[in-house]
Parts: sequence; structure tokens; C-alpha cells
Amino acid sequence: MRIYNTLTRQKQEFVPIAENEVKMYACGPTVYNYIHIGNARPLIIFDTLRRYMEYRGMKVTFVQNFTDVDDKMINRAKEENTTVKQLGERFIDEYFNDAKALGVRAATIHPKATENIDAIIDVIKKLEENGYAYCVDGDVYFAAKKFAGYGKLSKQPLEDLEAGARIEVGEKKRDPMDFALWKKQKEESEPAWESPWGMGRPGWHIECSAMVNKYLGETIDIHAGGQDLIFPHHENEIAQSECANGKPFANYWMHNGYINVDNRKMSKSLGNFFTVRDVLKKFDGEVIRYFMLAAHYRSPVNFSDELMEQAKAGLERIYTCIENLEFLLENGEDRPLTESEAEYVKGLDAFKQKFLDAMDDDLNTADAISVVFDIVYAANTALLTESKNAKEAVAKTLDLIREIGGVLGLFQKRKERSLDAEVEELIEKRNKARAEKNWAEADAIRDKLKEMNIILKDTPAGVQWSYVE
RNA sequence: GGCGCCAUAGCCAAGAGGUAAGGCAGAGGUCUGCAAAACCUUUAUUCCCCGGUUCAAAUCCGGGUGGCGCCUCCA
Repeated sequence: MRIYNTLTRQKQEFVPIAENEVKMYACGPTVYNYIHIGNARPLIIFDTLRRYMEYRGMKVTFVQNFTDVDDKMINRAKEENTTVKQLGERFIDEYFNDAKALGVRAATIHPKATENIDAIIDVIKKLEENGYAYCVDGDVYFAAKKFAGYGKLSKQPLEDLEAGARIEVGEKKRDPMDFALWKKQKEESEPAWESPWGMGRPGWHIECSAMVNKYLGETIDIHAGGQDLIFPHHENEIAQSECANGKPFANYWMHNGYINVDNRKMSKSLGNFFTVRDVLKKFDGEVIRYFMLAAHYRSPVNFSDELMEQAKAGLERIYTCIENLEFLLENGEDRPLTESEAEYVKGLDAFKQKFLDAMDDDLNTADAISVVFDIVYAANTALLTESKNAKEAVAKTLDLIREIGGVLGLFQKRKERSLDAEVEELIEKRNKARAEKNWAEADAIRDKLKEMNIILKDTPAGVQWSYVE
């Protein structure tokens, strides 16, 4: 598998440190609000990457943190008249609700900053020992210029960075490029922990370094996140981890592109964001997931209702096919494949290979989805027109769609397969009316069922029904 | 100012030297008692523009134009 590595700005063959084992870390959300659709993109993308690697037989340890203490948390807790702890707990719960709706599995480990203060302090201590950190009146800073590799991820020359850097009022850094590792407690009400530098809390960047180190080790395979984290967050993580451990931090850096609204980056700070929760009121989580995976993860994508409608319609084409195949399977025959069916089944293998090739090429999920449409087309032309198919041909098609879907986190929904007696009776009555060419009654019954959200289709293999919301 | 990304049909979107995938929407048709679904036909002689390299360029190089991002909390 080839992966685009931000560190080298190239697609590279992915070679894990330990054979068939992947250690992967992604920066998770700060839990002071519902996640927005822009947060959803990396969640869905890297969940898909993890699923694919597992599918290819690798053991993936995936760590995604929750930032549950920082300025935003503190401010929000004040506004809501609650504690930082309660705020964090609430939105971590809400995170899992949204993630579930998006088909995003829980990571192997979801560590919280507040539960890893010891590990964080240890890293800062190490940095101090190694001469990269200094304490000024209870605040601890990282001396960026001491690290020769500073800027290697963002490819920013240090001088140019410095020109744009600012020093906030009240900060006591020695150099504009330095950043906080530990922040002194300013008010009683702020959450704080004991440390060698007094009561305080961790800076933002250090928690990721500490958690990677604690849960995955000194060097990991993949570190992932949004492009906006490249600088300064990921740059700082590299500096902290490599200076503490004296070893490379992450071998592959993966960064997803933004979600835009009217071509402008969607972000909490611009206020032009949609929460996942809101979008879920209009569209199924699977539509969101499909939408995200229909474009390459590194390119920017616009978000709008219109685009979501398009995504929904595309997804529906696939589900219609799945439903048709399920119906065909019920009515299929247990018999050997005919020559043309055998030919068709052979073609399925080619589709699978195409899917693997797409995913191997830097997670090209857009191409991977187009393979599903290829399968849909093949099935529609080869199977749908027949009244009796060999069960094997139908089952293999369904299996392949579900297999690919399992990797993409799509196409797993199964419709309820039971009808109540009243509906069964109506369908029976309509069949009778149709046999007698009593079209008026047949249509009346069909309309009535439609009102009950049951849609009937008269197919070569018989009457097929489906339930719609 | 520094660093970087993007531009492919009405819309979305792959393709990254070998002659433009796929989806959505639209139009016409086939099938159907009528529908639905599906299928067929149709929608880019051309990939923002201008040069160059090459037998061959949407793909590589140079120069424009337009849009966006990071450099400050952000996925």
C-alpha cells in the first residue's frame, strides 16, 4: 500500500515497523461542543484506513485522544455554569453518539488528557533534563530553536515562522517560537494538578506526545489529523517527542483536506460550521460517510445540502441493487452456474482486484466506490433481467458488495424482512386483482400500501416490496 | 512577505506520459396493464489560459489567470 506522507511530500510504500502491525495515532476533538462536519472527515477517513489495514490482515492499534482540558474547555464550562470535568464527560458521550451514526468505530484506546497527567509531566521532565524546556514562574516552555528539526513537517524556514509569530500578553517565552508545555494555574477555579513546577495544567501539544509515547511507544507508524494541525500542533509534537526520546516520532504523517462551505474553510472559529448532530436531522449518517468517501481524502470538498442530496441519490442506487439482489436470492435456484453466470462470477474477482488497487493507492476511496457502481451495473445487467438466477451468482455479488462495504463502513444496513399479516393479505389481494386484470383495484391497493410506506415492484421474479421511511 | 494546495461536462468526482472512469441531474427510448427498478441512447475532439519538452501531455517544465489554506485556537 502506498501512502502520501506529508513529511516527504510524496507517496511512499507503507512499511510498518513491525511486520503486519500498525501503530496509529490521530488527534481527537476538544470536547467542549458537538463535533462538526469538518471534524467528521478525519474521523471517517482514518476509521476507513484502519478498517482497510485490518482487512489486509494487519493488527492495528489505533489511539485517538480527547482533549478535555484547555482554554476553550475552561471558558465553555464557565459559560455553561458547569465544571470542566462535567463538560468533558458530556461531550465525550455525545462524540460517541455522533461517531456511531457515522459508522466510526471506537479507537483501540481513547485516552483523555486529564487521565494522563503523570505521563505528560514525565515527558516535560525529560525535556527539561535534555535541555529543551525551561520554566519561568510556573510556566514551562519548549525552546523550539534548540531542536534542529523544527519546521521539517511544515517545511517552514524558522526565520519566516518567526516573522509571523506573536507573543501574547502575559507570556514569558524567551523566544517567539517557543510554546507552552505547562501552564500555571491562574485562578482557583481552573483545573490544576501538582507538578514539579507548581499547580498547573498541560499545554495542548504535549498531551499528544505523552499519549503517543505511553500507549504506542517512542516511534509510531502513522500519525494522522487535519491539514490545519500541521503547524504548529504536529510540528510541536515532533519537537517534543524527538527531543524527549531521541528517536524519530512518526514514520508517516497523513493529513486530510478541509470541508469547505462556499469554498471557505469550515471551522468553529469562522462560525460557518454545521454540527454532525444538525446534519443528522436531515440525512442519515451513512450519507455523510458516503459523501466524505466519494472524494479523495486530501482534496478539499465543499459541503452543502445539494451535494448531500446527490450523495444520497448515489447511495440509494447501490441500496436498491442490494435489495433487488436479496429478493433475487430468496427466489434463486440451487443449481450449478450456467456458462454466462460463471463468466459473470469470474468478473467479480476483477472488481475486487480493482477495489484493492484503488485502496492501495493512498486510500483512493472515490475509485473504490466507483468499483461498487461497476458491480451494481454488472449485476443489474446480468442478474436483474432474469426471473431465476443461480443462488451462487447472486450470493457472491451480495458478498462482494458487503465485503467492500465492510471496509468502507457502508452498505451494511439490512431492511426488516417481515410484513404484518394485514400487508401480506393486501399484497395477496392485489395479486389476485392483477391476475383478473382488475387494474383499478390493483392500483388502489398499491396506493394504499404506499401510504403505509410499502413500495411494490412487479419484477420478472415476482412482486418485490420494500419499506421506505 | 514565507510555505503550500487546487482548477476535468449543468453539478460532484477519479485519472498523474499512451489518446477523458464513475455518480447525480436533464432529454429521448426499451421493458411494464400502468408504475417502480433496471437497461439503451444522449451530455467534455477535450481537462483555466499561453508557451515548451515528447512520436505521444489533462498528466512533465516555464509563465500567466482565478480560487483556497497554513504561518494565531481550529479536523
